[in-house]
Amino acid sequence: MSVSLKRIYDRLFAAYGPQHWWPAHTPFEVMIGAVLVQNTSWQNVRKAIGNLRRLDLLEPHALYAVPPEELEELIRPAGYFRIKARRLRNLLVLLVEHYEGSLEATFRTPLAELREQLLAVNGIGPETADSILLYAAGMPTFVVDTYTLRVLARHGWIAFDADYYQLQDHFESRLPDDVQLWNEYHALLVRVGKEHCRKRPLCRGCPLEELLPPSGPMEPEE
DNA sequence: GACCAGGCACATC
DNA sequence: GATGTGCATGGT
Repeated sequence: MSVSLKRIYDRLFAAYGPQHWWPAHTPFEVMIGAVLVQNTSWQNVRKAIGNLRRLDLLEPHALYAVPPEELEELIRPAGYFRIKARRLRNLLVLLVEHYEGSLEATFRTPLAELREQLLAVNGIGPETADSILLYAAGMPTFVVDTYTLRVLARHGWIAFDADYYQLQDHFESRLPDDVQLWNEYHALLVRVGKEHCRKRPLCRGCPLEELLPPSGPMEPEE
């Protein structure tokens, strides 16, 4: 419990180095990817984004003009393709009808206000909104995901039933307000989560193994 | 064939 | 307010 977040970060960074997040060419691509990756592996999302890129659709007005069924087919490899087509559409309505398709204008909006607008879009929840704010807009907000909870809870650093905002505050209140640090920290947590902290913990060789409680990884309930 | 993946909205109690 | 369920493809 007394392990500092900075020490955890340093171990992860020493083990893995920079993660170069978000894996995308442009801020718009980050936004699209943030929706497509919901409960889905990035590998599948890449195929879908590849389809959009091939047709030069990675731009707000162009994607806005694509008919619903066509969009569904293009993003099919990302899974949940019908619902995600609608979610993308909802996001595009905000961008095109409120900001005239200008991300520059969109990102001039103050953080708290833009966050509200994103959360008001049906299909965008806290993680998707924060991913867009941090990785597309470069705004200081800490992104929380399932790996964040798993990694911290398994080590006994936070309760398994902590909600999104408790986790977010846990980081934001204990770390310097540094966009680059928060960018890298979240990416590193995903990395260590993928390699060692899936539904079944694989703690052997994990950079955080020495920080585990003596009894081993914690489990939910009890 | 089961299990999992960088969530979210909605129904029901 | 808490808990359960649908959404779907593709890799291991």
